[in-house]
Amino acid sequence: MVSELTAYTETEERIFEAALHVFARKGKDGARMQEIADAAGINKAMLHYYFRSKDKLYEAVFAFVFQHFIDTLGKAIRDAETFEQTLRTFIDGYIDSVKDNLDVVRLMVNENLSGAPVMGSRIKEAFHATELAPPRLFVEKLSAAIANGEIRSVDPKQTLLSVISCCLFFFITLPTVRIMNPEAQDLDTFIEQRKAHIFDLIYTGLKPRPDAAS
Amino acid sequence: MVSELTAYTETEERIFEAALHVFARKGKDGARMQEIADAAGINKAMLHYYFRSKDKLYEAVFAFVFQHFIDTLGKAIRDAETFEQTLRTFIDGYIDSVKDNLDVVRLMVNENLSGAPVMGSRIKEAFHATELAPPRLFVEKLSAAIANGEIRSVDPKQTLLSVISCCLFFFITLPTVRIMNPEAQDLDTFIEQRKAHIFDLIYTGLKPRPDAAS
DNA sequence: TAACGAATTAACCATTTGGTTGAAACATTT
DNA sequence: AAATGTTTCAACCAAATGGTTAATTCGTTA
Repeated sequence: MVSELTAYTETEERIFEAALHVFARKGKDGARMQEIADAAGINKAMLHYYFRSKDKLYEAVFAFVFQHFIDTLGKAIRDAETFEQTLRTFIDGYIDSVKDNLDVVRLMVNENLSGAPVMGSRIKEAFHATELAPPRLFVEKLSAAIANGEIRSVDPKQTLLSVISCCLFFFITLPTVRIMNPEAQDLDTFIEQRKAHIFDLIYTGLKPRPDAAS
Repeated sequence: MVSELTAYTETEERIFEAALHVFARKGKDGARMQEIADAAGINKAMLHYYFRSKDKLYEAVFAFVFQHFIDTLGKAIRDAETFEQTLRTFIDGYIDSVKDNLDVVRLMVNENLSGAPVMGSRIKEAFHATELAPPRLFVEKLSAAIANGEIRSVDPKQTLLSVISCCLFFFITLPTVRIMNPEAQDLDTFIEQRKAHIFDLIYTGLKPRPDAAS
């Protein structure tokens, strides 16, 4: 589901997929090599045969996940005439991608919760190297829309953060959301409601106010 | 910082505080009893003397944190004339509370990431018992504001979820936010900007649209 | 089909981990 | 100050954990 992109053997892919799944739920320290092996349906020694150590395995998984996360953000920003279209396709596309790759987000969150040591030490360069491409793209589109008057003047970075917050938070806290929102039991329906709400709330929040000075 | 409310001895409080800190970062499985003991500056045997087992310690910490989380939500909804005031004081108060109790949020997120087994099995009753008091309060205020025309017709639960998303997500992903937002190095300043932005974006998004049919 | 390297496994090892214990330190009461 | 109960700790233990190894199976090629 996540691994078509990797150029690994079948066994490696199964390990990778299983490792992502376990790391995403338990974090690096909480994950057990045996559990990963079981989830992959292979012998524990295979993990070390292919990835040497738990640290190396985690780093491989995280590096991939991080790239996937950035790519997902990038792909969600598609060409569109208006910012309204940009925002709508971004929210729809981003939520759809995340829905099919929940473990990716979970792992990223886990990294952040434990202080993001791997992200910090390994990825910072790669991240700055691409000059934050996808976030910058969104911010640029937003700035352009402000300039041409389609939306009112807001802080683009804060706005991007709010959009991402609205798209991701409910996935992260899904068990709680399900308890508080019984209608969220049917996830697909809830997701469609959520998409519509987020766009409606934020786009309305961004449109120029008639009562403000033009 | 979190513990004034607990009626524990000084040693118990130190254990409690340290356990929260470690559990919040590493999750239940990732946390090490020795690390908790070190953080509390006591002998490891004390943990078992006071809390019997890791499971019991975690459950005690989680139960407290969950209550604290609900209370924080509740306290952030203060009496106000207009929904505008309600929203503003909610965002300000909630973010301020969370800022001083980051580990509380981190632990809750960790629980959700690992499928929320403790929350699910232990707290569900208590949660339903209070009839979701704080969330319901906010939803009721919002519904009232819709009824009296102060804001337009939106899904109250979805809106509450969006507000909470915006208030919490950046705390959860602080390391990433710091990398992408260099100006977030000064956290207090960034938080003030964030408060203002969230209120502005969401309240504008909620106000009646002049172009819509009244 | 013999030979050879890659993939796979069961059994094993050293260390770490959650948890226990018995004695020592401390406080409290008589 | 003797007796009593509580708090603290170093040392210990069995189980779990990350990691290794030596032998075996499998696929390929000569």
